[in-house]
Amino acid sequence: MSSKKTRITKQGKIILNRLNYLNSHPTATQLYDDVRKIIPDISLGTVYRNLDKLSKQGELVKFTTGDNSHRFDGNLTNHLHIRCIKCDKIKDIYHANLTVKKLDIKEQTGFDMVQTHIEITGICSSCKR
Amino acid sequence: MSSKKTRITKQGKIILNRLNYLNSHPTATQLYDDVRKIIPDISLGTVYRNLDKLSKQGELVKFTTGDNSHRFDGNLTNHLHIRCIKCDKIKDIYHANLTVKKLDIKEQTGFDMVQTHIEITGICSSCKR
DNA sequence: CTCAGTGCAAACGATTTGCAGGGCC
DNA sequence: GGCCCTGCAAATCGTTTGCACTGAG
Repeated sequence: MSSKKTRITKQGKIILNRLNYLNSHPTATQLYDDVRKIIPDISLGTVYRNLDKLSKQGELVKFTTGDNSHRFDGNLTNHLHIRCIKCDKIKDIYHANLTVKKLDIKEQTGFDMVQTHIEITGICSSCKR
Repeated sequence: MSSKKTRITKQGKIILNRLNYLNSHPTATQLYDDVRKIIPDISLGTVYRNLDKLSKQGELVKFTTGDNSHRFDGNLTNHLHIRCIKCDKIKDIYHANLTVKKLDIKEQTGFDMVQTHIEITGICSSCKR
């Protein structure tokens, strides 16, 4: 099945590199600003198109926060995100012991489970003061 | 601290009523269309303002789905959502055995946890065929 | 040569906001 | 009577898309 013809482009490579380098959870626009330091006349549309493609290829993770913007994450290891409701900063959480059982879900809803996205919200140490 | 003066308005009351009555997870626009059957000349802005206020007061829950639209839920009991990636239908899940420990999180990130929103994605029975 | 990918700009959909008027407390 | 809330419309924000062009295979 599938496997569409796809090219590895200079733009795509750099976008992914910068995302990995930043090691954060930027929005498309933030990443665009960063990438423009390297390719000054790249367009925002290209950034979107590449992010979309790369996430479909599993090279990065695209997710949505409660503040309703898309975020991108080059960190493919299994982890969760906690977002500060004051400043929108996102931190990673590892080893939260957390399991959703596929079978229970199938039984309750008739859905075949694909993926779990968990966003925890909280208040970070700087905003707490 | 706080407790701003706030009025209970006809519009707000009806919006909340309809949301509870619908017992689903509409977007602001969908709810607007529904409420207009009762208050024909209510404005979309008013719907947004009321939803925002009501969610801050804890009368309803506002959340964001992976398809990046805001949804509203009058169901305040503890439950999760599973969304079909084909048709965007959302179903409720109860009793998923799932815990995130506040203390672990505090230790790992310095965040005080406020809320967990979990969205599970999957494929619903109608889209499976 | 072909066709996926690009830059640009316009289009789009969801949400927010400024304003002037209206009506509850 | 004050002021919160409203309807309306314009503005804004993030994202997508149509187009003509470019360049790698």
